[in-house]
Amino acid sequence: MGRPKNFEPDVVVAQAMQTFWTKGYADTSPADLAEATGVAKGSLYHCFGSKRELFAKALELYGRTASEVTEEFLARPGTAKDGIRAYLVLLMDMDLDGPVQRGCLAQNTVSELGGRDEEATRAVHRMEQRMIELFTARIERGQRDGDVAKDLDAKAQALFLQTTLTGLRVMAKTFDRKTLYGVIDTALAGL
Amino acid sequence: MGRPKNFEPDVVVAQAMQTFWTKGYADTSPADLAEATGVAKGSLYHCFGSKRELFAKALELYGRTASEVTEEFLARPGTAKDGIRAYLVLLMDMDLDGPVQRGCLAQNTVSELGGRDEEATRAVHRMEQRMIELFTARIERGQRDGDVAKDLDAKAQALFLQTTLTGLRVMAKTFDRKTLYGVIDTALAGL
DNA sequence: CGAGTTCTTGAACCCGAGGTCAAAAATCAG
DNA sequence: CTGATTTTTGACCTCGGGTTCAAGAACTCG
Repeated sequence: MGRPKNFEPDVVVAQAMQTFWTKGYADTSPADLAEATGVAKGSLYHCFGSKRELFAKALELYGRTASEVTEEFLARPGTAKDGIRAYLVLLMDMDLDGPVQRGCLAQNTVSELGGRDEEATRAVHRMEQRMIELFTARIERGQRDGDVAKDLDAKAQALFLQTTLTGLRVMAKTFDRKTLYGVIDTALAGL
Repeated sequence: MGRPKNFEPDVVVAQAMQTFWTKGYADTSPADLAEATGVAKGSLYHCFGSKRELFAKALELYGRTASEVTEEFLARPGTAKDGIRAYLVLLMDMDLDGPVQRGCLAQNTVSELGGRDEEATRAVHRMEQRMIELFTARIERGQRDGDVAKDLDAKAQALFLQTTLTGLRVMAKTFDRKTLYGVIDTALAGL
C-alpha cells in the first residue's frame, strides 16, 4: 500500500555514483544529484536520508562492480602475466578514453576523505583487499598452470600489483597512453 | 612607503599549504585559512586575490620543497637501490607518522581537481616529471658507479618508480607499515 | 604636520549547499 | 468512497562559503 516509488533506487545510486566519480564528493551538490538522476531533491532525501548516505551506497556499488569486472576478466584463459597485463591495459584505456579524467572512485575518495571519514576509508580498504585477493588467486592459478614461477610469493606480488595499479590510475590523469603502457611492461617484468 | 605588511607572505603560503594538504582544496574555507595563518580574511584576499590563487602558490611551494628534499636525499652516498629504498621508506614513515593520513598534496590535488582544473593538473604533471628526472639521474649514476646493470632502461625504470611511489602514498592511507615496506622490497627487486 | 600610499580588519554581501516540510498525489483495504 | 499509508515535489530555511568594502592604522615624503 501507499504510493509506489516512481524510480528505481538502484539506478539512482548508479547515476549518483557517476556524478560523484566525475566531480568528487564535496563538489557534488544535492542539486547536481537531482539533475543527474531526474529525481527531485526532496525525494532523494526521503529515500536516502542524506548526501553522505547516498554516497556510501554509491561507493558500495562501485566496489561491487569493480570486483565483478575484475573477477570476470581475470578468469579468462591464458597466462597470468598476459591476463593481468590485459586487465591493466583495459583500465588505462577506460580511464583515458572517458571524456573527463576521473580515475578510480575509490582512490579519489580516499584522497579526498581519507583520514577524516572512517567509514569511507574502511570501505576503500575493503575494496583494495578484495583486489589483492583476486590478484593473488590469479597468480596462484598461474603457478598451478605452470606459467608463473612456483617460488614466487603470490601475496607479495599481488600487493605490489595493487600498488602499481593504484599508481597507474593516478598517473593516467596526467600522462599519455604510451607512457602508461610502458610502465605496465616494466611492472610486469618480474612475473 | 605605505603601511608595512605585518606577516611574511611566504610563511602564510606555507601555512596555507599545510591546511590544504590536510583538508583538501574544497574543504578548506577562507575562515580555515585565516585561522591557520593568523591573518584576517580580508588581508589574505588583499594579498593573494582569491582562494584559488593562494592554493596555486601553496602547490608551487609544495613542488619546490618536494623536489629539493628528493634531490638532497638521493645525492647521498651508497648504491642506487639502497638510496631509493631509503627514500621510499622515509616517505612512508612521514605519511604514517603524521597525526592524520594526508598523503601527497600533489596527488590529492590531481585526484580532487584533475580533469577539471587545467592549471592545477599541469602543475602536478610538472612535479611528476621532475621526480622522474631525479630518479633517472640517480639510476644513471648507479650505472656509472657500477651498482646498477648498464643495460637497464633508466628512464623506464624511473617512470615505474614514480608510479610505485604514487601508489604507495595512496596505499599509505589504508595499509600498515609492514605491508608498505614489503611492497617497496618487491618493487625494487628489479633494480 | 599633512598628504599620499599601502596594509588590516571586521562587518556586510550574495549565493548556493544541505536539508526540512506541508501539501498534494497515488496506492490499497474495507 | 473513505481512510490509512507512502511517495513526490517545489518552496522554504538556515548556515557558511567566497568575496568585497569602508573605515582606520602605519608608514614615507615633503
